[in-house]
Amino acid sequence: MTMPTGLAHECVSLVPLFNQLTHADKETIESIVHQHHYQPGETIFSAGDSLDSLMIIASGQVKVYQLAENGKEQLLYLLKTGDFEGESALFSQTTRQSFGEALLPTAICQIERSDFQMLMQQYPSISINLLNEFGHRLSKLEKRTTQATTSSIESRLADYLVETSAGLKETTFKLPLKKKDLATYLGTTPETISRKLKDFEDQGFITQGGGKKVTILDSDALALIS
Amino acid sequence: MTMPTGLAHECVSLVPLFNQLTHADKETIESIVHQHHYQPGETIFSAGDSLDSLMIIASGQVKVYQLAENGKEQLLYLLKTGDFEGESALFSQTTRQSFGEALLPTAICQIERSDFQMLMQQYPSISINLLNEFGHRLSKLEKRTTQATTSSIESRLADYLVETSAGLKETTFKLPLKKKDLATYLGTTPETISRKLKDFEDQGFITQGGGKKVTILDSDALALIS
DNA sequence: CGACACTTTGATGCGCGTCAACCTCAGTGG
DNA sequence: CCACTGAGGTTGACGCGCATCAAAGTGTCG
Repeated sequence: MTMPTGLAHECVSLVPLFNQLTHADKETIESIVHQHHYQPGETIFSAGDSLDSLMIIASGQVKVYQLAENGKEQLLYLLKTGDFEGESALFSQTTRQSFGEALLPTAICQIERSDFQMLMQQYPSISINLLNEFGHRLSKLEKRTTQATTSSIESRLADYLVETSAGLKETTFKLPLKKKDLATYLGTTPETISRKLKDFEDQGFITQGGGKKVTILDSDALALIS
Repeated sequence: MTMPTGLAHECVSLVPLFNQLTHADKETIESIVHQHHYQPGETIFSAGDSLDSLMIIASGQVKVYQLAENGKEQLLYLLKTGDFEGESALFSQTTRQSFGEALLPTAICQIERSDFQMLMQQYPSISINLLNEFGHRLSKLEKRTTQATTSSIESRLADYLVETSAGLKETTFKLPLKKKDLATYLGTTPETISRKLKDFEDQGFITQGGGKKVTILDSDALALIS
């Protein structure tokens, strides 16, 4: 399944994970990655799959979500180019607990568990980079959990708009998710998102254009919503 | 602040983090830890503090929580002997985002950021152990977030009871938290906890004894609550 | 034994999920 | 080029779960 394209090179050079390595080191890594391509809507992995490789997004976009017992979907992460996914742990778990689905045409590089563990032994900087990334994810998840259990939907949506805008450094932007997915991300329903956005518009905090476009007019007011 | 007790030894030998090290290695680590003691109710660290050391619980119990903007408390972790806390990242963050409070008389060993990073360079197994731990925390948090946004309080409480019972390998046990803290852990209020526990009792799933004691009668029924 | 924190119980209200109908729009085939 | 279709989005009506407020009960530690 390994292909003779430049994609392996992209994977390795793109990812912050391998930042500190020399060119030669990166080449040895390139030789052990495997590649796959996925179409929008295609499932990349499912809960229950055995977890035997680290996946790196070479291009495209992947949504990672869990299903609750009642069948409800919870969007956990949205992975973009350069992000990676190893179920938070190529270490502890052996079975996946979440689903991955391509939202765009997506190319993925995989490194086998054993190969990756060898790499970590050989290049300690990889572990440090991984710890960094895990630390960030943990902090963000802690904040999300706190928000999910203590704040209103209104507040969570406002916060999401402000953060997304800040992340893109644009006050006008297109929502990166379908409302349905945004709803599961925030732990609510599309209907409620619709209503709250309308409320925000009525209060003059935002304006909505066609095609999921949003303009933030008063981010301070949004940030103050409790 | 370093003290000549055997506590430093305990810290290092207790923690899974340092499992694979030789006795000699552990002794060098013991020489660089600092120690502190705290009384129940005492605050160990606060949000906004600078984050410059890894903390290991030598004995006692610590609750780690965040405050939402509306002032509500969210219990994130309950740390027991052998657990550690470095705000999920001695790496990325420089400022703490959570609070730590001793619930029992508690002894804590600290390792300075720079010392710890040196240790990780020297002993790669420490990084691997850390990655393991972070992986576990991430998985658990992902599950909690999913539950928080998709399931009812009833379901979350039922799940908590089952998991706690399974963790202790006892069907009769004392709740390790005050109802007030349990409430913030599950993202609800003490009143609701009271009522739901009564419901469970009425339905014959559990019985309640004095002093936070609970006996699980039908864990299957509890697990089925959606 | 008194004071204070925790817990329980009841009454009330509101946020948001649910269900259903309608609207919009992009893609498809005639 | 336009009607057809189906998915995503919007809007309204309604009800339930749980937070909130208040007050009485219980435990615990000095």
